[in-house]
Amino acid sequence: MSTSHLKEALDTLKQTGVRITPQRHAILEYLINSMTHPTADEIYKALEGKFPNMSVATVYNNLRVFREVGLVKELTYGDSSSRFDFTTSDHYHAICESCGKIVDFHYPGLDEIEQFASHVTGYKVSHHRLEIYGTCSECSKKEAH
Amino acid sequence: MSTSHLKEALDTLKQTGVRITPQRHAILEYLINSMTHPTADEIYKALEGKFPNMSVATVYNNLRVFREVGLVKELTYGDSSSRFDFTTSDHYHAICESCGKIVDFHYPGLDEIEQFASHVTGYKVSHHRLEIYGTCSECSKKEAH
DNA sequence: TAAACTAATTATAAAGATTATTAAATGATA
DNA sequence: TATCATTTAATAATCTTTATAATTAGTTTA
Repeated sequence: MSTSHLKEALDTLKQTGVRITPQRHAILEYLINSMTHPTADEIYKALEGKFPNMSVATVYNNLRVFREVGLVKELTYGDSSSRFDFTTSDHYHAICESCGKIVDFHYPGLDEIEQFASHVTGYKVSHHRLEIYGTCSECSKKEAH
Repeated sequence: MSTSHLKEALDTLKQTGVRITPQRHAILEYLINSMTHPTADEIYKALEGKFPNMSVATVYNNLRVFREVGLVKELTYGDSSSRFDFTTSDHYHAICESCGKIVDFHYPGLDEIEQFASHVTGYKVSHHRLEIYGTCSECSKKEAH
């Protein structure tokens, strides 16, 4: 499952003429396997063991490259640093306001709102962004105590 | 219209026991009158004339205070700095990817998605966030040339 | 395979936004 | 007015991200 994602991603890079370096391979692999939507720093720290002298700039550079190619989405929430999400299919995020956990979920047919907004604002709409905020079940349980 | 907003806001502050200083008054007033969802720095620059020796920290501090009281919402988009929005009624934002202009629009009945998400993820949902991205009519015209 | 060229990485510095700190000033209250 | 808590201003510090320049690695071509 995730290995095929990785394979596809590497193919995409090849086709776009982006070199597949060990660092890029590792960052992609980490992004695909981690379900946590990590920050650049988290990726950096996670790969420190494998690449003792990789620089943070490399992480940022490659995340930018991935984003430009469309492999990765950059998510900005209220907190200080961006989070990065390997783009599989279109989905939305539910964010726990207590522990920060992010869960993906699908919800079809929100295109009509794009049409509506386009009509009301006069904007030529390219895409939209939607997030749900709340408390995850674990944190709800903890609060109950 | 906007004066009543200001009055209400000042009342809220009074009730919460937050002092109404000239700086706070000015920041609130600016936020209410400006339709531009300014950054902290823009607010700072706009009020430099009135308060020649106000510090940026004051702007940040008070925006935090306003946010905690619920008068102001902090918006984080892809760009580096947060934008601040006086919370009137619930509305969504349409953002121009070319010039950055933000337009408000209303869209009723998106509560069902909260219920759906709650059901799928197990989250206790508190609120959601939705944005539309695209090109505003001015920029569309410019591009046409 | 070696030489030449291009791209990527590293290390470091720099920029920009936000927060923390502390002393001085202000406003509320008795 | 005196007192006390809050707020401001000035500044430093922190944190995230980007820019720069030198080195390294990868690719291509002869």
